[in-house]
Amino acid sequence: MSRTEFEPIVDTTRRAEIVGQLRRAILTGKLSPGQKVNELKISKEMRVSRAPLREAVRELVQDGLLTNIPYAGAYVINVVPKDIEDAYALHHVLEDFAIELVWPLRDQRFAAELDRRHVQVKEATRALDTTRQIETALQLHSVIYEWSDNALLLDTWQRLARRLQMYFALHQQARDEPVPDVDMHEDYVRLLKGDDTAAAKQHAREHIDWNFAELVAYAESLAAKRK
Amino acid sequence: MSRTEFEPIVDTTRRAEIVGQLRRAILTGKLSPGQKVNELKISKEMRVSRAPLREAVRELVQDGLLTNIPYAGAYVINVVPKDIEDAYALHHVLEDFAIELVWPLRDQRFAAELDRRHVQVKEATRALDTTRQIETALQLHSVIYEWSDNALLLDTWQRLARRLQMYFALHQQARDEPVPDVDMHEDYVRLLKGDDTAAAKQHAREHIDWNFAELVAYAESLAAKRK
DNA sequence: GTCAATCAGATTGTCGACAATCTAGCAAGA
DNA sequence: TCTTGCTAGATTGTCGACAATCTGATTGAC
Repeated sequence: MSRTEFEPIVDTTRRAEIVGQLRRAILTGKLSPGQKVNELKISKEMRVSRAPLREAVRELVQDGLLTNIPYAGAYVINVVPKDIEDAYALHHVLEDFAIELVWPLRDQRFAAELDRRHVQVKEATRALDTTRQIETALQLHSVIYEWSDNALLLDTWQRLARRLQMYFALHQQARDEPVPDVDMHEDYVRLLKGDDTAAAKQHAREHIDWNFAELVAYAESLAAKRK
Repeated sequence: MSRTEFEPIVDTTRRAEIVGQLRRAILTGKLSPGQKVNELKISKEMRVSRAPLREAVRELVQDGLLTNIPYAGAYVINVVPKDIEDAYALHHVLEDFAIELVWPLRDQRFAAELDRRHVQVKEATRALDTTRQIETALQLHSVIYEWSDNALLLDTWQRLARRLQMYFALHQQARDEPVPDVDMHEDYVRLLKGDDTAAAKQHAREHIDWNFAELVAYAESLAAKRK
């Protein structure tokens, strides 16, 4: 029996590529909230016909990153403070649930994966690459969802994570000061590897709340500017 | 100032219509789990070109009702016991959260809406319309999510509800005995209108578990048959 | 007989063009 | 000046056809 395991072949359709590009554009702020997604313009820029682009837009609409008004177009979602509050409230609940599920399933590979992604966060932080820092931080948080052995929970988290990534990205983009290089995740990782469930949950809660207020304040300024 | 408020015009594109038809077909079992969705065949039956059909398929893929394999096609998702367990576990968590959020927001309109939808469930039950019974029961459960004032939670619930609707529909379709006409929701509605949060949560938990075991048993038989 | 190469059929992915719809601007009338 | 109706332009929705890819059967060599 062969011991090597092969990765599935990547979906190599234009649509998938387009989805990736559009998502990245939204999450990095290249497409701002409220902005219209002009099919003809973008399809020309991407050297692609409108069919796969439109299918990609459908996916992102279902993803919640775009909204669609028939015969009017697709728009990048707007961000209001309430959205961020809602996302954080749900995040608390899901994180609690994930920790509960993952607790008896932890093994050495779980701990190794935590460390691996933690390193990536620290690398991005040291490199002052804020976009990547946000991305890797969310990937670190994803570990408990991936290991919780609940496909639906993982799916729900990934949807939420994309929203959070957008909020963070907008926030970082707005403030010009460099990202703080203190390591926020040392305790998070340590407690997840430890034996105290309650402490892990409690710390996760606080960790999530860390820059919540700042984020809401940003959204408020955005809303004020729009008006 | 005018006092009348008008409803937004319904989106009337073929795509939206197709999404509705396909979703209904899946949720009522007209398209069985694992079955392939042949674009050409269906588009001919619907007298529609493949473009809007494909866009509709993209939406349902994102919805989790279909899976897509590039250059191979879209398939109705398979149901295995683990899926149902996962869905119920998440349902518990969300229901708890929704009750918590909705508790201080309840008013007379909330109670009225609960009653209204409860009546619809009872009507469907009396009419022995199992499909509609499933639909109305889930709509009754939706009330707390709609009133919890958290758009993301509502969205998450609606995705979960569609999965549950599919599971229920498959189950009902498989067993030939008529649906029980006892009213399972009397206590549910009463407790949601009452003053005891803990009791409401506890009952919701039990209510959700009501036919969980039966559903899992069905999924197991399905899995066995497939093998 | 077994296995690999090849080929035909079917199905999905993509394209360019046309139809339906919306929006902004202008003109006519009260 | 405000409202209404019209028009032109732009944009989205839909269509039919072609290209790329997969699947299964057939063929041929060994």
